[in-house]
This record gives sequence, C-alpha cells and structure tokens, in this order.
Amino acid sequence: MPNVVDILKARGLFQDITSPDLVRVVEQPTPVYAGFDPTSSSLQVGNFVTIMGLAHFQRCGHPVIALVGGATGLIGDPSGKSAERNLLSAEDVERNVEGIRENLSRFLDFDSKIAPARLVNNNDWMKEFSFIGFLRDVGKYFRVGAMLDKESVKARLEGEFGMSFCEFSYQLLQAYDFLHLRDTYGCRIQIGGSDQWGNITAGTELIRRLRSEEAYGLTFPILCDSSGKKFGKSAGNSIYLDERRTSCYDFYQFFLRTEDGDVLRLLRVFTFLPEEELQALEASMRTEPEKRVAQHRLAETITRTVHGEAGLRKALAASEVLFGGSFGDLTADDLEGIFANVPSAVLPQDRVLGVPLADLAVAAGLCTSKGEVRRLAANGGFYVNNVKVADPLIPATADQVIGGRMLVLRSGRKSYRLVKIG
RNA sequence: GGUGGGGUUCCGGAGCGGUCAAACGGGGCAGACUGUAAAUCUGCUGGCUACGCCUUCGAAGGUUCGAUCCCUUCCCCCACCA
Repeated sequence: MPNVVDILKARGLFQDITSPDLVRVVEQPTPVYAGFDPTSSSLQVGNFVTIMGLAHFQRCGHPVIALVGGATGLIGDPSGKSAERNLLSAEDVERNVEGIRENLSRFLDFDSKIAPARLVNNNDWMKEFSFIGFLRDVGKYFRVGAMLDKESVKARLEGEFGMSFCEFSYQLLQAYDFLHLRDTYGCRIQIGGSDQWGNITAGTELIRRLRSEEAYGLTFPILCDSSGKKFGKSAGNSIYLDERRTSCYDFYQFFLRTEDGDVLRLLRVFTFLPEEELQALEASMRTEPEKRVAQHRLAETITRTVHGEAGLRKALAASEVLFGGSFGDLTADDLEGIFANVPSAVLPQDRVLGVPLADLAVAAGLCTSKGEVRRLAANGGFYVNNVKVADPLIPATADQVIGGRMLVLRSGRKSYRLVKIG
C-alpha cells in the first residue's frame, strides 16, 4: 500500500508529526480520526483540507473516523482564538452537528470493504460523565504545567482577554476523545490543522500514560492565500460546503478566481489529480495563461466533489450566462434556475415599477445605502439585467422586468442580486 | 491606591474653538488595463427628500453666537510608581 505520509507531504498537507515512527506505522492499516467543530451549521472550505486528509488515509487503506464535536462544541476550542468565545446553546450545537454530519457523509466512503469510514459524535460518550467522574478519571492525569504550556493557552494568557476555566479544560476533552476512540476502534492516529497540535499531543500523552501505548498525531498547514490571509473568505463571507449557505455558483466562482500564485498549491490540496497532470497544468499556465486552464480545472473538480455533477452543471450554466454579456433572450425561468440560491428580495409589483433603481438595490441587499448605489453608478459599476445604468435614480420600468417577474441587479463584475415580483 | 498619557469614522492615526463629515495610511468597494489572475493607475469609502439638510469624534452635563477641540462628573484603556 502507498505510504500516506509521503502522499500528504507531496500534496502540501504535511506540517508536523508527533513521531517519525508514524511513517512505519502506516505501512499497516491503522485507524485514524479527525474532529470537526459544530460551530456552524455547515463546514467551510477550510475544513475541506481536513476532509482531504482523511480521504488520503482512506485511499491508502486506513479506516477513518470523522468525529463531530457535539460535546466539545458546547465548550469551545480556544485554539487559534484570541478571545473567549460565546457559548453556543445546546440546541444550536445539536442543529450544527446534524448539518456537519450531513456534510461529512457526502465526502467519505462508508461502504468501503477494506477501510470503511465511520462518523461519531463525542457527545455519545461524554454525556455519560459526571463532573466529578471526569476529574477523577481523566483530569487526574493532566499536569497543569503542561496544560499551561500549550500554545493556545499561552497566547490567551498573554493576550488581553485571558481565558475561562471552561475553555482551559477543552484540551482534556479532546484528549479523552482520542483515548476513547483508541479503546473503542483501535484508533492510533489523529490528524488536524496545525492549530490542533496542542490538543492532539494532549491525546497522545494521555494514551501513553494510561495505556502505555504510542499514539500519533499529524498536522497539516493552515491554508492561506499568497498574501498570507486565511483562506476561504470571499468579501468577508466564509465559503461553505452547504449549497444553502454558499451557492454552487459562488462556490465555483470562488475557486475559478484563484490567482496564479495559488492555484497549483490548491490543486494539490483540494484534488487528487496526479502529479503529471499538475505539471501539465503548470506548463499551460506558462504558455497560455489567458486560458486559465488550471483555475478551471480546480473549480470544476472541487465543485464536482462537493456539489456533485448536477451542482457543477448549475455553476457552469450560471457562469456562462453571467459572464456572457447581455441576457439576450433568456426567460425568467432560465434566470430563476441560474439564480436559484443567489440572494434575492421578493417585492410586490407596486414596490418595483416606478421605484428608483437605487431603492431596489438597497431593498435587494446589493448595497447598504442609496448613497452607496449612487457612488457605484458614478463609478460605472451598476448594472440592471447586465446593462450598465448611469443614473440610479431613474425608476424601474416594465420592460426591465423580465417575464413580468424579476430583474437582475449587479454591482461590479461579480456581485448579483435578484429582485422578484411576488 | 498615587501620578502621567489616552479614548476620533471598518482599523491604525491626525486634528486641539469656526474654513471638520473630520488630514494621512491600511482595508474595503468600483473603474481602466489584462486572462473573471497578479502588478499598476484612477475614483469612492456616515445618512438623506442631496449645490442643501441631518446624525457622528467614550458617556452625561456645562461654558460659548459656535465645540472633535475648553470646563465638570462618570465609564474604560495604557504607562510609570506603590
């Protein structure tokens, strides 16, 4: 079987490892796990890195366990956070767990004969503990000195906000998860982003102490774009894996707009394309950059993985129309399909016809104020139905309402809003 | 607890009685160029019934024709001292 560590290294998914012995351990099928926080109802592209990590293990023949933190989500992981987080309500966490469970179930192979995936929720075992019981059974084996030494704790204690006991305890929970999965499924490896290092080593140490057995951790780098910013935000909004939160179109476009300097790296991380193909793509970037073959390949591949063939088709159809100039003879039905999950506003007819376009733009959420629409138009970036509009104070007319049902507002090249009459 | 320095628009940071919706930088948005890239250049960046009007400069009061700027009290930061 191919060595998964080598593959991860080649793919830019390797940051650190708790012991070089792991390289030999993975010569045999070895269960591995990664955790996902239910801080939101859907995973984001950043989480996809971890999913790819698990997928590589699975492809190399290792059973994988995806853990949803139904219990740890109630506490909040301080790793990488500069301030105490607000606690999520139990209902929110439960709802998020369901969303994430649904996300994950689409990416891992649960039917594999050799290395089936498994989905677990740490609330299933954590809920059995009493506070006293946990302190005695788990807390007893932790030294406060070592806990204070963790980067996530140190950073917070040095920062201005400090840290609650609640978050301080987080590492015990994650360490116990690892122990539990080791006892239950023979799991010996935990993987995660580099911010998880402290939590992972807390687990390997707990296992060593209580089971006299070596467990391993492997981290991958936190993805950044070439300007060093955390990857996965578009205009301040996270890119989610759930179509209801980020449309297939926006998802596809996010990757299509990848800059040259990042695209190869992202292809390595987010796809399984073989090295030969990556090199061909790199060559194409040199000889015919204007075709942006690599960007298309990236956007297409990851959209297909995340949203399926149908989702990719939607994204491609929408992209074609929206970057194809005028809407020509598209019907309202066509547009409705294309904009299916683009933010829209539904307004009664008398709130549209004769109403200044600027007001519509605000009502549809394209801009936050009419002043902003004016500025936008003054700069030449305001469009109605893909036709540039210079004066946003002129009222909307009936012939702008496609099929008597909707009109499409646009800011700049890529931001669209739909106004539906209804 | 004492002394000193501060809290300004998304952030940093000028302003220190009218010419202030508030310099400058960053970020953001838009435009041009290009390849839905990068770099570069340009414009915009409180709201509106918009050549004018309204709400903003930690909070509340006060002095003044007029206050971001002066005074009082309060809240919060930072530095040094104890």
